[in-house]
Amino acid sequence: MIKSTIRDVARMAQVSISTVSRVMNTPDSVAESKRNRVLEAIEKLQYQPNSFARGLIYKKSFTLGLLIPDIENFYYTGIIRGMQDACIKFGYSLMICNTDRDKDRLLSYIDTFHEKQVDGIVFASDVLYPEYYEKLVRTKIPVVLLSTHSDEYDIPCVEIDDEAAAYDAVKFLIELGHREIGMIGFNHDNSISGPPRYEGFARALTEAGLERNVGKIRFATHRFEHAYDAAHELFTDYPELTAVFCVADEFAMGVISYLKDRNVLVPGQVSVVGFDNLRMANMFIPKLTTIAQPIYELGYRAAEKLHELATTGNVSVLRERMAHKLIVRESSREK
Amino acid sequence: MIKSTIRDVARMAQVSISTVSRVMNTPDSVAESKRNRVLEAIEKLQYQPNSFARGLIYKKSFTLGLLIPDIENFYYTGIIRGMQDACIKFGYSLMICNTDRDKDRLLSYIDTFHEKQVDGIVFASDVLYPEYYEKLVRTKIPVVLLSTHSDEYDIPCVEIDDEAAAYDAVKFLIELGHREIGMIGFNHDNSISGPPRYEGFARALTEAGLERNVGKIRFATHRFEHAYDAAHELFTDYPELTAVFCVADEFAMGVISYLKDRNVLVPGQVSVVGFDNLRMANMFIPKLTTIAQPIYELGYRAAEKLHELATTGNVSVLRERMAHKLIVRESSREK
DNA sequence: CTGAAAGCGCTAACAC
DNA sequence: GTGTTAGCGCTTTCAG
Repeated sequence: MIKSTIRDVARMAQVSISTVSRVMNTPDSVAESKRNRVLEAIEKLQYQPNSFARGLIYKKSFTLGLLIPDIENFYYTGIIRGMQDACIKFGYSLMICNTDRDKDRLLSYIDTFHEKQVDGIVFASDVLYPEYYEKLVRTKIPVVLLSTHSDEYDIPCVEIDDEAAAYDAVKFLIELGHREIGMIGFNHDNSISGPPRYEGFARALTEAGLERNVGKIRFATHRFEHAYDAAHELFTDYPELTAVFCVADEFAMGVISYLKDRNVLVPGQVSVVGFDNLRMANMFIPKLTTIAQPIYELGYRAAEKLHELATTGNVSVLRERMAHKLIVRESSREK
Repeated sequence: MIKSTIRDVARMAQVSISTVSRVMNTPDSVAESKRNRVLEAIEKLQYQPNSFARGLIYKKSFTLGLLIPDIENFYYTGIIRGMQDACIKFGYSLMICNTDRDKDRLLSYIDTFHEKQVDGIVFASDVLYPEYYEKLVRTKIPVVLLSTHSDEYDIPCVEIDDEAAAYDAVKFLIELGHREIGMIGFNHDNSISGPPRYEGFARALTEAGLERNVGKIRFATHRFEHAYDAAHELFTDYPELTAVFCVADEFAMGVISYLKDRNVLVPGQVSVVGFDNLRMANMFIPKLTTIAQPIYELGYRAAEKLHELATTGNVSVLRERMAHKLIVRESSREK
């Protein structure tokens, strides 16, 4: 009933434990006859080397940790798929920790990572507060930031160009002929992409001589319902709006849902552009026009970068940017 | 730069390593003055006991494994949240493995679990094929099935009553006055909930003298797009339908999307009932009438059960059923 | 090519 | 109360 050990295998194959170890690690250094006997014993005993013992020696756990703020968000779910594939490529396991945007939980997951000695951590949890940074540094575990970055610390990161992406979205709306454009954004104080996306919005507007719109913005906090409420505020204050740029697909859905409840047609009367291109963007009615992030690739790349960092001690490019792309579907129309 | 060990702490605190070990495990058995010195050293060195060494001794990893088929599905995402909370309660870490419905990947994740010696596995990956079962058994790791069960093997499971849930959904449609009712289901051969949900559908129909409908069914495989296509087939063959029961919210969205493209009003002309009550059900337009599964609780309960199994060696109830509930929203209407 | 033995960091008897 | 020591299962010199 007990897990078999290298000793059991050695005994059954009539060899020493070193020989067994060798067939597991450098099979060519063992005479064929013995090797076969060992292999047979391994098969018969369903032997699996004990990863604790190995970890003790190698000082590596062959697992990576991932910190995300909200697993019930297709954005992070796509990240996970990318990371998991990269992990398989490199032979890592992945330990996914969902903080639910709870600070204490995040901190305690870092402890877990430290204790379990993960070989690296991908931090995809928005702003890297000093408190998080300090704790992360003290563990001495390599860290890569995903869809976030730090101005103060030199931590490798992979992300998109939020300012440019937002600019593209708003410019598209302008080219469609819209003149009264609003925005549903992320709060500037506890999100990393909030400010740059706002700046992209403002720049596109300004370049087109539409500065009067730059204040037509309301903020929401991640969820559909908040965006619904924010849309209500936005349209109450600015009923003239014919288009709104949303910094998340979920916000776009909230806005469209609000408009629908007010019998305003999308895209008939109001155009809505989202951000992320989640799987849902294509399922919603109407299908969302949106800025596509290379979500899967972002996750994949973060793991690659972390592997590079954990293996070589540093990375070739510190801050990496991946390309975004506007996807035109049904929620936008010419004015 | 190297992680500090129990020896470093002992040296700094001028005590033996056993004393350090004691303050970590049975603090009361150490004199206060020494204890304080040790605590201080621990803090100063940022000491974290090495979990490999501990695992070697305890033969426990304090982590649970979870096998899911599709992380880009809010169903599993909700399961994860429940499990993660339960894991925190019991002091486990959670290792989430997404198989993407790939057999080889699933098998190789079982190897990983074996090697990492997780203390238990929750298998939420639909049908438990003999091949999976064999492999799982050989690892000797405790297993709990989630939203699936096995007729052949006595493995603990937690799930809902699929037949009854489907029955409730269809009965609701009938009570609304619908007489021509179709269904979008899961294939019967590679899904565990496919058959019982179909049976619930058929029973409700039969009890109401509507046997003529029992064949009005098409199958889809998990995704929105498939359901869209299946809806096309269903309505082409049975244009008389005024209601359709879908065994997943995502299917309901696919159906509604199809209907929308054909200018058929939901719920105006056709009522649609979903299944699961995902977070999205409430965001879609129209909001979905659906059978709510206690998703979070299912995940939470599975972890509790697994803990019970791993700790005591068996479970008090082998097959556990949790309650479902019909939630009426906007996608259904009286005929 | 193969075996003996040291040691990774920690816990748990066992002495004192 | 506290220190010494024997392992947990494995890899890796080091001899032979």
